[in-house]
Amino acid sequence: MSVADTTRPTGDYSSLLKSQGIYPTSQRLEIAGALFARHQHVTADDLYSILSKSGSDISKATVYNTLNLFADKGLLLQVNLDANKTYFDSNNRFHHHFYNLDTGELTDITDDLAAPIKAKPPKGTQIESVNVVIRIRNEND
Amino acid sequence: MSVADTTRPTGDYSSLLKSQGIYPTSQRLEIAGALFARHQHVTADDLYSILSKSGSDISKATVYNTLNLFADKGLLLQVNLDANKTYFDSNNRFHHHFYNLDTGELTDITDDLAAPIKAKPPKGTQIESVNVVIRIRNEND
DNA sequence: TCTGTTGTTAGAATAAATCTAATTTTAAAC
DNA sequence: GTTTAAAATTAGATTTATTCTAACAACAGA
Repeated sequence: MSVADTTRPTGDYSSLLKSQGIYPTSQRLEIAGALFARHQHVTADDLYSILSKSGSDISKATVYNTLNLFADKGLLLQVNLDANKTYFDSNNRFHHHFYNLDTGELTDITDDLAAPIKAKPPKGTQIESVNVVIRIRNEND
Repeated sequence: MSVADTTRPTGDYSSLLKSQGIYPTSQRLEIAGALFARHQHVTADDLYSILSKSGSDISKATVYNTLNLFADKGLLLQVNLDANKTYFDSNNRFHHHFYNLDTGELTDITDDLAAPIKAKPPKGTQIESVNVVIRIRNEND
């Protein structure tokens, strides 16, 4: 992965976006500011709410467009847990997830599982991403 | 995993369902017949089409209910790739998947990746399932 | 300042999945 | 065989995340 780490207390998102060939419009910078301030897992709707509450009037369509754009460019990781919801992870470093079925909580796996996962892809294809989700439950039933 | 292998050329689905505490109604037997005849990946809608074309008049609601029931009981594996679609895998033996982003094709990974994946779950939780999806692309861009 | 491209937007459209409430089927009791 | 209560099935409505559409705005380069 040749994409720079996204999380940056500096708030210099303009150069981050440009480094991935993304034109830094005001909406994109505002969204980057909300996303990359810290490691977090958000849905498009979560992010739209966060922005709205802080006085922004960015449209929901732009939130979707931007999240998909950032994910395409490697600034975000996309996590599919259920049908009907896509989570975006502002930590773009290769890692995996625990998903608590009881609480809905999504947490990063810090252990390095990457090395052992080396299945050979079918002929004529190359690996784009590897995604591990470990579903967990609270121990009391 | 204490659930029996689902794939069975015999077609004795009644005992298979009963072994998991599932009452074998005619609809459930018909659905089991369509599902477990071979290893396959289907969406609820796929399965509804297959059944309809072969003369069945099982409702879509029952297809959804039954797929979720079978998955809950361990007869099916659930695979989440995109938002907006849930795939069900009639091969219920622990395994993982290649997902071809170019063709949409979903194929089983026969290599054993399971052993190396042993992240410790957070305190008070236990692992319910481990899911690896390797997204691939065709080599020509 | 023009011009073509790219980005943004509100609201409509899409589509998967669930919900609702009525009907049917079933198992157990009589 | 009837009756009864619980479980399953059903059509259609509803929900909800996401994408689409088509109009408008912002921008870079000439």
